[in-house]
Order: sequence, then structure tokens, then C-alpha cells
Amino acid sequence: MSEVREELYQLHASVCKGFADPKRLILINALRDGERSVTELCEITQIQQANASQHLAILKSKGLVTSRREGQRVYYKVTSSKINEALDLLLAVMAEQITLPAI
Amino acid sequence: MSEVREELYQLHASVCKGFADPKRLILINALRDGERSVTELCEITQIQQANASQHLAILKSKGLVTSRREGQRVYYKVTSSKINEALDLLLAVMAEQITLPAI
DNA sequence: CTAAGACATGCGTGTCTGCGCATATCTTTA
DNA sequence: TAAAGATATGCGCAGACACGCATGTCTTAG
Repeated sequence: MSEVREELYQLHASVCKGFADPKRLILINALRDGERSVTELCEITQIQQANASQHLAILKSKGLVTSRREGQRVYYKVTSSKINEALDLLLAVMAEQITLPAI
Repeated sequence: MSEVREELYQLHASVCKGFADPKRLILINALRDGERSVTELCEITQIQQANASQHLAILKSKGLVTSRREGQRVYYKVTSSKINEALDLLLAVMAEQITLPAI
């Protein structure tokens, strides 16, 4: 395993870690319909403001969301629709397992 | 947020946690071309046998891989091609960020 | 039934992570 | 400039996680 490849897996895992928390998934889901300010996100998700900021910072550090300041508000949005597609695929995998095969 | 939805996010995050480790990604990748025994996986990936078993158990507990015993060997395979698709999507997201936009 | 190979599991430890709380920074309005 | 709103950051702790090592279990060969 080359050094470069090793680092790639490290990076890939790091990105996946971004999804490895329920609150972060809730936040990402709250951004499905477009960008939202932190306050809006807190209202929608019922997550504490400081905690939401921490999770958003993690998502941002992994390139999963981007932010834009407008006045005193900061608006976040999901970086790429591929992110939602990937999450949907995993939901589909989960669904396949729950759905019992026909007898 | 309903109780059910809360649990769904918890479960979804749990599945994502399956990908949140470089060695597990390496193992999943080693299973791209089909099933492999634990010994084969250890050879390919250079992961210690006990450690590989531990990671495989985690992947299995999340429904990401399945196993089948044949004699003294146990063969693992990825549960669904959707899993590789999802991982590829994330790699694409990563690639987009590294690729600099044209000036 | 005994030995050896293949795989799984339990334990101890060092590290990471999520959270609440307090507080700091930035922006607008008075 | 002071105050208030919006967001970010630092700290401490409790729980989770990865790993190495030793050992246990299952299967086939002799």
C-alpha cells in the first residue's frame, strides 16, 4: 500500500466521519432545501446553538458544507448534491435490510 | 423530531460510522472484486488478523458486509453495490475540492 | 482424538469525540 | 460608542473507539 493511497483512505475516512453523528446528519438534512442560517438550523433541529456551531465547523472542515456571511447571519449549505445522493444510497442499503424478502 | 425519526438518524449515523476508519475502507475496497477470506484480506491489506476480524465484525454488525463459511475459511463480501456507489460519490466530492476551478 | 490452521473474542490502554457551559468575536442598531 | 443579536471558540469531562496481545473456538488432516 503506497503512502499516497494510505493518505487517501485516511482522508476518505475523515470525510465519512463527518456523517458519523446523528446530529450532523440532522443538520445536513435540514439543509436539503437550500441554505439556512445557524439560528434557523437550531430552530429546525432543536440543537443547542454552540453545539450546532461545533458540528457545522466539523462538516465545514471536511468540505461537506460551505458558509456565507450576510450581515450578522451566517448561511450554510451542502457543498454538493452528491453528498445527499451518497446518504440516500446508504438509507437504501438500510431499507433493503429491514425489508423482509418475500417468502 | 419524532422518536422514530430520531432513531433513524441514529441508525444512519451508525452505518456511516462503519466507513469512518481507514482500515475498514481498505477492507471494503479489497472486497470490490468479489468475496475474500479473512486470510486473503490480511495478505492484501497488510492488516493484522485479529484486527481485521474486529473491523469485519463491525462492518458485519452494520450490515455492510456478509460472511459465509466454507470449511475452515470464512468468506466476506460487500452487502450491496450501493455501498461502493456511495463511497465513490464521496470520493468524487473530495476530488471536486482538490481540483482547482478554471480561472 | 490430537495437532494445526483459520478465525473470533476478551482485555487493557491510549486516543478521540460529543456535549454543556462559559465566554469571545463579529455585526448592526440606537 | 454601547448594547444586543448571531455565531464561534475554549475547556473539562464522560463515553466511545482502535489497537496489540493473548487466548478461545471451530474445522479439517492425520
